[in-house]
Amino acid sequence: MKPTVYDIAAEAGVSLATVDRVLNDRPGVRQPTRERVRAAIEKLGFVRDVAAANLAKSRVYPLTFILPNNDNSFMQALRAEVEAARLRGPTERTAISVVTVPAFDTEALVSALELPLAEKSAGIAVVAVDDSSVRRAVDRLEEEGIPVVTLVSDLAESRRTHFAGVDNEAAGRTAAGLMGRFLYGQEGAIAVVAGSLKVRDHRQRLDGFMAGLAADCPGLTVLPVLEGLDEPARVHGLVSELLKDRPDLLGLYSLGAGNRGLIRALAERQEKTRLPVVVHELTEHTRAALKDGLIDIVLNQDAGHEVRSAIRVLKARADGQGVIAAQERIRLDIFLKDNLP
Amino acid sequence: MKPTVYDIAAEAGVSLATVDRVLNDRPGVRQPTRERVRAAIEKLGFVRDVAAANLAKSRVYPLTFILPNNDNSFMQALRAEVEAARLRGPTERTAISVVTVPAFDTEALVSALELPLAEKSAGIAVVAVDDSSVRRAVDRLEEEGIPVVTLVSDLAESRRTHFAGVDNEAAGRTAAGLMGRFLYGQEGAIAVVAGSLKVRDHRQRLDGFMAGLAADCPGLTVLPVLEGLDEPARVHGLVSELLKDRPDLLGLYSLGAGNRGLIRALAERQEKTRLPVVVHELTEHTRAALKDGLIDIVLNQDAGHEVRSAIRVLKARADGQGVIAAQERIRLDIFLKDNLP
DNA sequence: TGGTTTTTGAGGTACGTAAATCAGAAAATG
DNA sequence: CATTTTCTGATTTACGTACCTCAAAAACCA
Repeated sequence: MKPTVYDIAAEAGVSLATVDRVLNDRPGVRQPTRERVRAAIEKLGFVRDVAAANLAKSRVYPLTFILPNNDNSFMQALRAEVEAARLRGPTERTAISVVTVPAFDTEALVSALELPLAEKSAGIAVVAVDDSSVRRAVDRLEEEGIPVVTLVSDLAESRRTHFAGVDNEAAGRTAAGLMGRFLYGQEGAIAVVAGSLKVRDHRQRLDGFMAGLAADCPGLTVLPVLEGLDEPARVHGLVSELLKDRPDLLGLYSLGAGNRGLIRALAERQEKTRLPVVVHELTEHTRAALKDGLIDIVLNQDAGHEVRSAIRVLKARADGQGVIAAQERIRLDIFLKDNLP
Repeated sequence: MKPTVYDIAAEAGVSLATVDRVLNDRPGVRQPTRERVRAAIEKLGFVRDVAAANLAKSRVYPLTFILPNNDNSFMQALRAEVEAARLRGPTERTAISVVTVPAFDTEALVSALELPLAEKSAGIAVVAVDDSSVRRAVDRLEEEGIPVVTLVSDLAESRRTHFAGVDNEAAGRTAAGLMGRFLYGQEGAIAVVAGSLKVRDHRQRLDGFMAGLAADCPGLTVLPVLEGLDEPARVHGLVSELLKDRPDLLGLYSLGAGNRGLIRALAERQEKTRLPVVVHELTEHTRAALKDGLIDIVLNQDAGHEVRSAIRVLKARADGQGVIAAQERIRLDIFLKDNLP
């Protein structure tokens, strides 16, 4: 039988009230008594029944998600997943509020983090913009005891509790590893399309890609990075031109969004020579292009996993509980047309 | 505020006892009254608080895991994960029993499924051997209302509730897709090493691999499959001989266990020509070989995820609850040296 | 109609913990 | 020593549901 608070009280020779005071860090217990209770807890291996405790407290976890208003498929999916989690709230004792802020707007993000709503939360999940003012705002929240989880995009050197997202540098290296193996022994140029190198995840992916290529593929060089601003039309223009100008191109790595434009450009391509293409984020469009053989690999992060993981971590942290680390690692999904879900 | 049983009683104009009888399918309520209560539940959007219900019932989920006594790294890891889950039992209201049976022993497996222990379980997870007698035993349990989840290896055409494992045919196709891209345009032979083609997962991986290769890689042929019985020494012998006899070999796909032997054979290899290698299951050895560049790709299934998913599904089924489908999909992990966890 | 059976209501206890109150004991203070 | 302050114990209520008993009401049958 699992020990209960009654067993602890009996073992320590104190009353239920005292056990409760110790368990919930309430004042009014002398140090020696505290120790006795702690010893009893230790000895009996007592673990508080979180479900019962939450029931007694009528606990709900008010969580705040701060999300950018980006218009690309991935962010849309992310917002949809947060909304789905919000609807599950009653069952999971969460009360999720969503704050949407303009994309890449540091000031707006900081304001959102300073909102009274945020400060009343049991935890905050935020798609971070890597900036010192944001870092300060996050650190302040953590200092006040409000756990912050960065979602999708991390905040370097900050006190945030956890990062629920993929390792973007590893993603870039992986893209390079695949590309290098696809083009084994060949010499020539590869093109990279990014959204904007001002965004941390894109920068990291690029760094990883360059490092991986430099380390393992001496024959391959990278053309100047094209910045498509994650806009399909712009990406289409850039890639069309590229394909026209460089018929000798060996491969293509798109590490940002707006791949709809890239796919269109590929479909319009005249040369029927081989052109390995690696892109990020599985969407309706990239999935279709994968099936059609226009692209070879999609690297993906599962928005649903990220959201659910963020919630689990925040709830656990709010209770001072631990998490199963392996379960909270967000994996880089690698999709070929053969293993699509 | 979330509606409670009291709200339902008030709304339906009946007593708490009647609501309880309806909710828990107890007899003694006339049809019209039942309907009224159901309508009230519907109208107020009542959802039973599972935590409170479990508390009241002092519910524990007695679960049984039936695992083979295979000695390879993957099965060891699987057993370790089940053990870890067993230790988490008190916190998660589960009481996990583990039954170990001789590997590939159909009769032993059927006996285990007929054990009184199994029949008293709230759910059973089993590494299935694909056999009609096993199927019958599983179907019988499902008919008696005991949910069965197949783990790692599925049972075709059976009534099992769920399969917690990867799609092995897709895994084989993926291996072919990668291999084909690595060897683009080349013509020659690829070798396949399996454990035993009597095992369903291995058979499926092979089928997927052959199909993928046939569809996309006209120039590549497959040598007769080597069966290493998942034993490192035997695999070492087979692969050493292969490498000696076929210096023109283009690639190697190992879809079973015992890769320690394969890695040793690769390390001893004399020719320094390129030889792309794809293997299954991330272990201490395959991880090291990946880092050293002896192998290129490791396809993996996460044993921890499989076990935790099986438990979630069984608990949910025991309560007649739904699951988040996307969360329970076991993904095929693709590891290069660049994205190792 | 009377009697039987079925349905319903009322109320209580339990699960394991939180949180509050109040009284009494022990310790610290002057 | 008296007094204040700080601890501790005892007890109660609550959270939302399950499950039990007993009595009352309603429906059914002959």
